[in-house]
Formats: sequence, structure tokens, C-alpha cells
Amino acid sequence: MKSRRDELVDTALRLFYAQGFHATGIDKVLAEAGVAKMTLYKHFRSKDELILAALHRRDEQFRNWLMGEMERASADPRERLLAMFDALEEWFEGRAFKGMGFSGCVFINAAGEFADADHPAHRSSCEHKRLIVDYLAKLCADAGARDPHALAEQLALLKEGAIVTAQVRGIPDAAKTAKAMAQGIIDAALAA
Amino acid sequence: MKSRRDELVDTALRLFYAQGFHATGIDKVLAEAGVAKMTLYKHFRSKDELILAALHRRDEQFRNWLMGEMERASADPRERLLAMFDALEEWFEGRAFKGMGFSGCVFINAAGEFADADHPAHRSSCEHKRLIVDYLAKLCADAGARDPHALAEQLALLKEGAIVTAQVRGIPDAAKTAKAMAQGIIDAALAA
DNA sequence: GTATATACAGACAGGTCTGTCTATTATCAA
DNA sequence: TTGATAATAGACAGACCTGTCTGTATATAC
Repeated sequence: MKSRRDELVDTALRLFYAQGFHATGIDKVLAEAGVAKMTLYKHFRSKDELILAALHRRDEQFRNWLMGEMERASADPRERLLAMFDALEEWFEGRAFKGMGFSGCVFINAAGEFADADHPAHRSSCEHKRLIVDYLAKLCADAGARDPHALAEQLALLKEGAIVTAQVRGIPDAAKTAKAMAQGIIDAALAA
Repeated sequence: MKSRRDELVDTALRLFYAQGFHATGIDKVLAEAGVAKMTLYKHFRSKDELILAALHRRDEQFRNWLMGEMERASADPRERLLAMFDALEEWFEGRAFKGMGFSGCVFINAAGEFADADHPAHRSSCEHKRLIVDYLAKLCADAGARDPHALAEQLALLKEGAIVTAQVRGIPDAAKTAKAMAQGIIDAALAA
């Protein structure tokens, strides 16, 4: 049984993701969640705090999903890295998160709406991306890369490029384009 | 001498870029531009129309700048392609457009705020990205790539990845990361 | 000088936004 | 049963938003 707070955060995330942060009013969240306004302000001090909670939930949700997909695909680190791009394609096609069609990356969107790098939402987005790079770097090290951090940065950059291409231009195949590049990059980084 | 209309579009672009579309009110644009409200509504039917005009101006401004930088760098197609990433780095460092510090790509931001792919602002963003890919494909063909369109898509994806990495994580060096990958990709695509 | 076009300042309507408040209802423990 | 907790509906204030309107000033063309 979901708590009222969970209901709010889930609904907020879904709407913020689909329609944007500024464009989504508190009242819309409340109506969709079937929750009274005072309940929201009992759990959160402001809309900003709700935004941060939604981003935090998305961070957990997304990384759990991504790492799960990668680890399910293979036990080999190199294969796991490549599996990231297969997972991305599932996401781009709208099959990854039920109730949430693909609308790009909510953290990229947040950084766009809250451009100031010091804004909590921007910092949260930055942190999310960093956690993913860290995870990739660990896999790169396991795979025996000469410079695991450099390779992880490259793969992360390919991931961001694929996300933007899929969203802005509506090309889910961008995942395949990125994967093809990733193969070359990884091979080059492993051939010591 | 800039017309009132130009003044409006320039100011709107600057504010929309720095603060977002929904977060920027008409009144702020008017105050900064020193223009009366009725003048705005004589030139544009709505805020949406002003947004589209600002995106259109940015499309011209940005592509002129980028192509200029690339063509200034070298006459060789391969070198020109690589020069794109040097130009990106200038941009990320805030040295490309005076009066406009780097806040990511306004078209990526627009696609985030106007998630519906049919929204005019989203379509405009898609079109901008397509025009750049077309330009890259022409250069790729000149460089003798086996599949110029495929290579152009790859390079464009690297560009988007670099932009997002620079903005969300605050790492202007992402341009260098992308350039290193681009070199490998191009070499592979030219070695028929 | 007069007509026309353009822009100005500023009030205004009608709507939406966040956040606060009150008064009521449901739930559950002792 | 009583008392505490949590959630409800809905009104409200104050700010901000877009877009319209009026009346005035400026400048150019004839």
C-alpha cells in the first residue's frame, strides 16, 4: 500500500517528466494523485522540495533499472557495457517504464529549466550523471581498460548523445548508432 | 540600427536561453528590451510566436557561427569536421556568443519544455538539428566517407553528448572527449 | 501644416500560480 | 468511548501571467 507521500512523488515525477517543471502546477499534481493540498504541504515545504523528491525517486528508479538490465544481460563486463545501449533502446521505444512514455532524460530537462548550476535541481541532475559514470568506470576497470575513467566518460557521452538524438529528433535508433561507436571505443581501450 | 522587432527577438532569445521559456515572462522581455507591450503584440500574435521567432534567430546565428568556425579552421573536409569540436569547446567556455554565457543548447531545452513532438517549438528544434546533420553529411561526403550519412549521424551524436555533458555536469572538456572519439570514428569511416 | 504610421506608458481583465487557513471527516489506539 | 492523528474539501490572499485597451507622443511623408 503506497503512502500518500509516495503517491505524490510518483505523480509529480510523471507529470514533471511529461510536461516540464514550470508548466506543471501543484494543483494538477494534487488532482491526479487524489490528494489534498494540505497533505502536500505537510510532507513538503514547497514545490521545489517536491521537485527534488521527484528527482531523487527518478534517480533510484532509473539507475536500478539500468544496472538491472545491464547485469541481467551478461556476466562479462564488456558485454554489460554494451548492453547499456540495448537498454537505452528499450527506453527510447517506450517499453522501459510503464505509465511513462519516453520524453528524454528528466535530469537533462531539469538542467535546462534550472540553468543555474547552483540550483538544487541542477545539482541533483549533475549528481545523477556522476553516479552513472562511476558505475561505468567500475565496469570498465573490471573489463581491464587501460584508463577506466576515460573510457567511462566516453561511454557516458555516447549515452547522452543517444538520449538527445532520440528525444529531439525522434530517432530511437540513436541507441544503435551509439552502440556501434561504443564497440569501437571499447575495443580500442582494451587493446592495451 | 536594430528595429524594435529585432530588439525584441534578441532579448527574448537571451532570456529564454538563460532562464527557460516558461520561467521567462513577457514583461521581463519588454522591460529588458525597453519596448512597449503593444509593440510586441503588433509584431507577434502571442508569446508562442515570439518563442518561435527567437528559435529561428538562434538557428541562423548558431549555424552561421559553427559553419564559419569550421570553414575558417581548414579547407580540408576531415579537418573541418574535427574543428567542430574545437568550436564547441569555445562555446562551452563561454567565448562564442557575447552576452550569452553557455547554458546548454536552447533547442534541447525547448524540446524538454515542449515535450510534445508536434509542438512548433519542438519541431523547430528537430529541424535545427537536422540542418546540422545535413551540413555534416556534405562534409563527410567531401571527405570521401563510405557512408556519409551514417558518419554524420555519429558525429552529430557526439556533438549532442558533449553539449549535455558540458551543461549538466559542468565539464567543458567534454568537447575534447568527443573530439578524441571523432578522430577514431572518422578514420574508421574513411579507411574504405 | 497635416496626415499617417509607429511606438510609448500604463491601466485593466481574466486567469493561474503557490502557499495558508479553516472546518470537517475518517482511522485507529487505549 | 475518548482522544490523537492524518487526511479531506474548499476558500482565500497575494503574486504573476498573457493579452487587450485607451490615450499620448514622436517622426516621417506629402
